[in-house]
Amino acid sequence: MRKLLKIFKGLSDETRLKIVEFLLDGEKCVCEIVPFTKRTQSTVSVQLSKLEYLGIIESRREGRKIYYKLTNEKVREILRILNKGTNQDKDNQKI
Amino acid sequence: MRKLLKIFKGLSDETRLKIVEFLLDGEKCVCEIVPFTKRTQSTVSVQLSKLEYLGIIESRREGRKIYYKLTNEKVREILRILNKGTNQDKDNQKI
DNA sequence: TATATATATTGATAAGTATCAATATGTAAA
DNA sequence: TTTACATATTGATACTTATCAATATATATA
Repeated sequence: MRKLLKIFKGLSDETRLKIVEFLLDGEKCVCEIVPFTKRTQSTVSVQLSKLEYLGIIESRREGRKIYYKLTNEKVREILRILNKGTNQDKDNQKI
Repeated sequence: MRKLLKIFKGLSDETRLKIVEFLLDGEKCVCEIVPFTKRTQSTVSVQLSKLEYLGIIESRREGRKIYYKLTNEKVREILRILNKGTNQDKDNQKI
């Protein structure tokens, strides 16, 4: 599958998109991601695997925790663009 | 469904992505899109409907032909970014 | 009006996928 | 070495979706 399609498939599911948006804030462990997404631990684990396979995030073990971070800069850029002109971007509010 | 997800779902299928990329070039009728995608006419028609429903393209009838065009500027911008640093972007080749 | 052309709709089928509960694995602490 | 914790894997189920062939609809032309 080509890169473009990998990125769009990665972001085309509610759970995965939520995870990626959470990771915009920085590296997080699974134990933080699970409650944020309001899905079961196994569901989150499966979706994290897919995101990693699709080249969007990477993982790192530290003790018994595993941390994931967003490593795809194109994805970061895309999300920044798409959030322009939205209330989600608080820097864009009228003064 | 929120806008972000609509865009990613729209672009997360090979056929639809191909259609959208073809429309970057300008307005096209279905009879041009079908052979380009190498899918049946009914498949293309279904996918065009989805793209329209998702707010990515718009249609216009002229006689018995129907023309579709890309109307979502965010989508155009995203594709431009993602094609940077790729051979698909011929302006980016080394001299 | 009859026919040809362009596109949409429908129904069937196969393939893919998101989710969960249960279980397994790996790591640290007692 | 036993126990607790963090995460991954698996199997089942339900849901979604991509595709095609066949058919319907709309428009233009003979």
